Amino acid sequence: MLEKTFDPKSVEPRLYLKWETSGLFAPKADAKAAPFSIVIPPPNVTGSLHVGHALNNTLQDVLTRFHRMRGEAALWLPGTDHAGIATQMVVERQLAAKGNEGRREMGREAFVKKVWEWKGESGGAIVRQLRRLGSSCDWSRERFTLDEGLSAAVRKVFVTLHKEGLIYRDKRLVNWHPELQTAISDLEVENVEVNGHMWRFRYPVEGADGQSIVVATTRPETMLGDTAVAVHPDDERYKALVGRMVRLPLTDRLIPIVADAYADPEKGTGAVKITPAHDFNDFQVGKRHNLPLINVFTPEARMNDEVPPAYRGLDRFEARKRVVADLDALGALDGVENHRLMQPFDEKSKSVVIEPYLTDQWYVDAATLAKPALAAVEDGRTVIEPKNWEKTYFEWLRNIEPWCISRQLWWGHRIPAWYGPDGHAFVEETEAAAIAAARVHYGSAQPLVQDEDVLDTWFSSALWPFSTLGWPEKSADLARFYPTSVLITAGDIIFFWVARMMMMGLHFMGEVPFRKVFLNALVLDDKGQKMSKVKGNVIDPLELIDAYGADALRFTMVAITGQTRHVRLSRQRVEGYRNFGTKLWNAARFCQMNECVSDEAFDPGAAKLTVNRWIRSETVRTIAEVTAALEACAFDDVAAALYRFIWNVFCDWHLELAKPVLNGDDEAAKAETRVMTAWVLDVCLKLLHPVMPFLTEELWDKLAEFGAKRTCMLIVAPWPEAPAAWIDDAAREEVDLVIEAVTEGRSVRAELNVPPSARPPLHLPEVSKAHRAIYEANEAVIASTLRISELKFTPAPAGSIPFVVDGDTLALPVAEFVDLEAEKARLRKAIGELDSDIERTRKKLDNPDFLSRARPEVVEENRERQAEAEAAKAKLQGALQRLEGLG
RNA sequence: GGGCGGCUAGCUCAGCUGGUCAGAGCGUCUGGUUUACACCCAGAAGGUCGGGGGUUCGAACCCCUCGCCGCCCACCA
Repeated sequence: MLEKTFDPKSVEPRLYLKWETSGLFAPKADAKAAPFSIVIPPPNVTGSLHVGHALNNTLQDVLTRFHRMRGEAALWLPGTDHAGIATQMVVERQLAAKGNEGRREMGREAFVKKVWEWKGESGGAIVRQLRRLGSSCDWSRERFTLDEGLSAAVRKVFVTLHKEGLIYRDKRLVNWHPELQTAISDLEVENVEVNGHMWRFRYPVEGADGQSIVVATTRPETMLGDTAVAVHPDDERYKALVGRMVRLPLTDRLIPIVADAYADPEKGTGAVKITPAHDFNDFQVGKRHNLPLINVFTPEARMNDEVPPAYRGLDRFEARKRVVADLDALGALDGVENHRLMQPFDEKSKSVVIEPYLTDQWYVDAATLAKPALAAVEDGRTVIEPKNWEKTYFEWLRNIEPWCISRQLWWGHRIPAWYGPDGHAFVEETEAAAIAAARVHYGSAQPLVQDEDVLDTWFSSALWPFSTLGWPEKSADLARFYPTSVLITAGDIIFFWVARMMMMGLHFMGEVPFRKVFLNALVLDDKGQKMSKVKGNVIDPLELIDAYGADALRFTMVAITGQTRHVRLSRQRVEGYRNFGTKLWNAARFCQMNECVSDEAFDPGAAKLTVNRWIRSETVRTIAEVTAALEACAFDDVAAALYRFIWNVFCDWHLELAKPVLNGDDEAAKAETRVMTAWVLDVCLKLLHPVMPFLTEELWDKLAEFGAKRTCMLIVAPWPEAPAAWIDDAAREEVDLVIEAVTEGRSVRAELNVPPSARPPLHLPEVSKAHRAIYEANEAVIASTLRISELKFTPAPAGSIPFVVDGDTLALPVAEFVDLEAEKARLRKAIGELDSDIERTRKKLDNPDFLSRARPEVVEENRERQAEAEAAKAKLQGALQRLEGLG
C-alpha cells in the first residue's frame, strides 16, 4: 500500500541516482532512432542555481524526456562556462579574503593555476544543483569551455577568421572598465540615467579680443584632451568663427573650430567640444577632420602626463572638480545646471563608470557574419519563439558594430597571436606554427611573445553547439546531432549568445546551430519585481525544492511559460502544484486499493462499459493535446491539459463514476473498469513524466508491486499513442450529459460515496433542476453508466414520477422532492431561453452578410447549434408535457 | 529618440486566424467527520475585458487615439 503522501526528499536522490547509473540519460545508440538534441546554455562555473536556471532547465528537460520517451535518440548535452570576468573576480576576492598575495603579485601562471584549483573544488555546485532539479543531461558528455577540445576549437576559429580577414586588430575607442582594466563589449555596458551637471565653458577665440565660444559638457575633465570645437555648418551664430582657433583654457593649446553636422544647434549651446580620445562621437568627428587624439587617462582612469602637471595622477572625478574650480577662477565658467544624463556603467556591478578609451584590441567583423545569420531566421531555417523576439534579433543584427573580443584578463582563452621583435603578429593555432611562420617571415628564427590578452567569454560560447559535439574533429556526435533541435535560453542573452552562435554556426558548419530557439521569460517575484539581492526578494529554487519537491517547482515553471516576456513566480503557486502531485498520488492509492492493475495484454479499444469507453476517449484526447502542446513548446498548454485531465476528469469524474461499479457485484464490469482505470493511470504517469519525473517514476514502480512487473523504467517507457478510433463520441455524449446533470444539481456523488447498503434513494430532483427533463429522457443511459441499477429505490408513493432503470419501472416520490409548479416554471423559462437562442441564430443564418462573410465552419457550427437547440427544446417540451400530465 | 511587451474577477493569468469567450487557478464566503486525498469534496459571490473613437450583421480579439506600467536598444553637449 502506498503511503498517504509522496515524500520527495527521500525519493528524489534515490531515483536520480538510479536513472543516472542506468545510463538512461545518454541518447540511444540505435542508429535508426531520430536524433533530438539540445545543448545546455552553459551556466557559469561560479554560479548557483537561480530561478532563471530552474525555468530554462526545466523546459529543456521536459522536451528531452518527451523525445526520449518517443523513442528518439535524445541528447541533452550539459556543460559549464568558464565565465572570464566573473570567475577571475571570485578567485581574486577569495585570495584577498584569505590574505594571500594578489593576482599581480603572484603572476599569471600561478594565478591561473589557482583558478583551476578553485574550479576543481567549487565549480561543481551548479551541476549538482541541476541534478536536484531532475535534469536528465547526458553527463558523460559534459563539457567546459576551457576544455582542451573546446580550446582547440576556439583557436581554430580565431585563426580561420583572421586568415579570412574577419578578425583584425585595431586601435579605436573601446568601453574601458577602469577597475578591472580591461575592455568590455558594448553589450556589457548598461546605460543608467543619473543626476549630473551640465557645465558651460567659455573658450577664448584666438585673435579676436574678448570674444569666446561657449561649449557645454557633462564631463569637464575631458576638456584637457579637447582637440577642436565643432559647430553646425549651417549655424548662423558661429559661421564666422569656423576656421578660427580657440585657446583651450588650462592647457594653452590652440585648437580649431570646425564645421561638422554632428554639432546639433538645438543642444547645449550649439557648439560642442571635441575630445576624440574619450568620446565615441568625437572620435568620428576627429576622423573626419583629421584631429589629433589626446588620451588624458591612465588605464585606471586617472589623469596622465598629457595634462598639465597640476592634474596629473588625479582620479577623473577629482580632476573634474579641479577643472571646474580652476575654470571658474579663470572666469571661464559660463554656468552650470542640473542635468539628467545617461551614464555608462558596467552591467555586472552597476557601480563602475565605463570610459571610452583608446586602445589596441582584437575585433570580429560582425557585420559580415551577421548577414547569413539574418537570412537564416528570415527564411525560417531557424525559428525564434515567441515570434515577437525576431524583430529584436533583426534590429540588432542589422545595426551591428564590430565585436571587441580581447579582454585584459588572465582567465580565459589566450589569444593565439605571437608578436615578433618588430611587433608583427603571427596568428596560428600553436606556438610552433607561429614560430615556423615567423621564420619564413623574417628569414631566421626570432623570439616571439604571445599576446597577453584572453578572449571574451562569449567567443567560446558562440561555438558551443558544435565545439561541444567534437568540432573540429569530424565526430559521430557532430554528424548526428548538429544542427541541434532546439535552443532554450533566456531572452536577455539573445545578442550575447544566440545571435553569435548563429553567426559562428553558419560560418563554420554551413548550417544553423539549431532549428528552433525558444526564449523563456524573465522570472519576476510574485509582485512583478525583478529579483535582486539588494531588494531581498530573491526566490531560491533550491529552497522551493526542499519545501515542495522538484516536481512541484518544475510543474510551476512549465505552467507559467507562455508567450510573454515576463512571468511571476509565487510560492503559493508551487504549493498548489505540489497539491496536484499529491492528488495524483492519492488517485494511484485509490487505484491500488481497488486492485486496478495494469495488464499489457489489455486492449482499451475493446471496453464495453460506457464509463470506460468515455474515459478512454478523454484519455486519447488528452494524449493528443499534450503531445501537440509539447511539440509546439506551448508549455502552459501542456500544464493546463495535464492538470485538467488528471484532476478534473480522471479524479473528479472517472474515479467517482467507477466507484459504484467497483463496489458492485457485476464481476465482468468490475474487471473491465479495473484494468481500464489502471491503463488510464499509466497514461497519466507517462504524460506527466516529462514535467514531474520523480513522482511519476516512483508511482510507476510502486504500482507494479502487484500484478505484472514493469518492463522498463518510466523514463524510457514509450510515449502513449492516441488512436482516433478510441474516441467514442457516443460514450462522451452520454457521460457529458450525466456530468452536466450532476453539476447543475446538488450532489449525486455524495450519495454514491455511501456504501451500497446504506445508500438512500438517488435524489434525482436534487441532481438536476433545469436538466431534469434531459436526464429523464436519458435515464437508461445514465443508469448503465453509473450502474445505479444496484441502488435500492424506495417504493413509489402516490403521485410519483415513473423512472425506468434496466427495464424495471421504479418510481421516485415527487412530493418529497419536487415542487411541480416550480419545476414547470423552470422548464418554461429554459424553453424561453432556448427560443430566444434559436431566434437569434435563425436571424444570423438568414443574414446573407453572415453567410458570405463568416468562415464556412463557423456557419456550419451555427447550423449544428441551431439543430441542437431545437432538439433540446423538443426534449424540454416533452418533459413539460409529462409534468403537466402529472399535475 | 527608436523598438517591444503588458493593462481581462481581490491576486496571478488563459482566451488560437473577429461569431456560446466572459474563463481557470489561488484568495474570500457558505456547506461537508462521503473509508484515495482537508495538500480534500460540493457550492456562491465577484469583471461595462485600461479610457475614448472607428470598422463590422457581430469585437476582449481588427484599426485610430489617449492613458498608465515594464523591458530592450540608442553617440553621456
